[in-house]
Amino acid sequence: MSRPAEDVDEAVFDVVESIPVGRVSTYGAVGRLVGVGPRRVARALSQGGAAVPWYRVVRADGSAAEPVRARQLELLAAEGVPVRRQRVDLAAVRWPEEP
DNA sequence: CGTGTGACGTCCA
DNA sequence: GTGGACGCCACAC
Repeated sequence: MSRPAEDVDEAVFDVVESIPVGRVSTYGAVGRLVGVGPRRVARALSQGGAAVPWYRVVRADGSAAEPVRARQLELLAAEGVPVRRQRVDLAAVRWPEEP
């Protein structure tokens, strides 16, 4: 039961757009909500991420992706997201909240 | 059709 | 905390 690639991208973008301001999610978390692997999420953002707040998606450990590392941390800090030595404090801003 | 690569994640030393 | 191995999925060659 697979959906067209466009639908997957749409679902990914939809979830990313629904991340509240000041909050941050991860590739894995988004992937689980959409029903795809984290690499599929990264792939979707790398091509069409310009239309969504891609910078609110970071790695599972709170670090940012290499190609956009500085840029992403800067944007997050500008939104009031607590960043500690190039890493987002996921314990404080992770979304959705996963116990 | 095998191989390499990438905005990832989990496990283990 | 750091680093290596493996798994995963989609895609270019």
